[in-house]
Amino acid sequence: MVRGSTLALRPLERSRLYEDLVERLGEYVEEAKMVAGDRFPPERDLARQLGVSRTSIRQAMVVLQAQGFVDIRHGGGAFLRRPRGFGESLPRLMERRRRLPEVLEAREGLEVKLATLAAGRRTGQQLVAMRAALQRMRDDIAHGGLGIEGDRDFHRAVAEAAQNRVLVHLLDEIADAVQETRVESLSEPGRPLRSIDAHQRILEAVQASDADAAAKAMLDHLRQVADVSLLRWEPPSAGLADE
Amino acid sequence: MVRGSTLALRPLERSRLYEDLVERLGEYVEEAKMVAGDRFPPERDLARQLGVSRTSIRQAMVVLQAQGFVDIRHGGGAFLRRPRGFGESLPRLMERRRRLPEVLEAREGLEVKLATLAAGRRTGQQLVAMRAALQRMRDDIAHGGLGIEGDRDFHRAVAEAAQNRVLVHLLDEIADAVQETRVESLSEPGRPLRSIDAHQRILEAVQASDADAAAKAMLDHLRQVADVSLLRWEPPSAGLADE
DNA sequence: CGGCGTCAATGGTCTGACCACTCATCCTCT
DNA sequence: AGAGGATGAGTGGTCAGACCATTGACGCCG
Repeated sequence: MVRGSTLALRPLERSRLYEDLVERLGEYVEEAKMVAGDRFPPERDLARQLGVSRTSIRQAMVVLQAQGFVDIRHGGGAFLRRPRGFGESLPRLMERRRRLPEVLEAREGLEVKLATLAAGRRTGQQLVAMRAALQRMRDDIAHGGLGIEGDRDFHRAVAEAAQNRVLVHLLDEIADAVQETRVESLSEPGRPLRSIDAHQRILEAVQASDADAAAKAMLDHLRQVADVSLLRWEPPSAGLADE
Repeated sequence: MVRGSTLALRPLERSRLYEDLVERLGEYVEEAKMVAGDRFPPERDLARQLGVSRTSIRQAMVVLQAQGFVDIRHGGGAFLRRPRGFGESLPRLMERRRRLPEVLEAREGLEVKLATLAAGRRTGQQLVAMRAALQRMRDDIAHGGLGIEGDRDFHRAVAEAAQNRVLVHLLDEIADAVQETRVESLSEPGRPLRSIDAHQRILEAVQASDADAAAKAMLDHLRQVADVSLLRWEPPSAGLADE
């Protein structure tokens, strides 16, 4: 049940070939000093030089295309779109726990805005969803649980109420890391009760269509969450070497 | 040179097969009422039933894996991770211009936070970068340009100064749409000059390490940008049917 | 009954082929 | 000579089939 306890004995994931190739292509971009608009060598050449099949090259390229880093034109070639952060997918970026403080900050940026918008746009139905999530949290905690699901649903409901799919999408992208912080925070003694109050204040502000109050309530809540997890994981020295 | 002027005669891009397959798989997830954790049919079955090669199925799966929607285990199968927004990549979500108001709101959430953080963390070198970008903007405008590159570089410099790669990554994901709003805004008569002032205020606040002032300056600036583009593109009726 | 080997199922990669599209080149007709 | 079209090499898109690597359940054997 306890998952991360034996950190050294975790199942050691073998990387897929196309992931390595994405990395290699990133190195190539740097070495060749490619800039936006430059063309990559043909797939056949890359395959030969890297000693892999064209199939694998194509998988890597397709992923890079989906991530918006390259632009592939049938019959034309593959072109670089964004040299910055080439091949650095967000899940990959966040797989190290020391990124969690950054995740908390990103969450503040996104969710405070979402709360502000929600206060101005929420429908009655969305208020019902928020109340239901909060109640679910209360029930779970009353029965000795941590209220994790209710907490997640509540924030989800606020996001829905903001009626901005771009923001929701961005929040979804860091959802996994956010979930980690959620669990960590609610595992703190006495924290679930206080969390209920914080959510209650957010709900009231959104219900009252008070955008500023909603933003403040959300910010206070997230600071409370960060208070624990942040200080535990990150020595406050920022800006050091990264890779 | 003028790119988007003949909207009807744009080069009509044929969709790639794997993109269609991603969509089909999304439909399958709904029809089969799959929930997180459910397993997909084997690649060979999917290929046969959809009448395509396994290669193409794999490309679709690899993309979905990179986007975090599925979890593929060698020898085990492919499992659903997030049913919500399945296969809905951000570029695809934003390719319709009516999403631009949402992009502006997302930009506010991200960049206001970035400005706040930048005020607290910026190094001398990053201040230099901000000043250089602003100067580049001034020079370009003095010579009759719109200062687009300088504007972009300035916001980039602020983001760098915030020293939060997660936030920067999220901002990068909407970079293309942001660029559209930038061009549109700076094309407004008299706007470049006012934009310089707005950037100047942001720079001063960040330089003074005044987080609140930086946030306010950035928000004012973005509101100014939105003032034009927002009202032009979006009839203010939100929450209507989408697809 | 429990541990362990076996093997079918399933994803991972490779090969070679052919199709579709692009673009520069050259040829033809005016 | 110039405009237009035909041609062909280059390059991405897809396919079929094969084989390897890993998983997980089943059943054998102690």
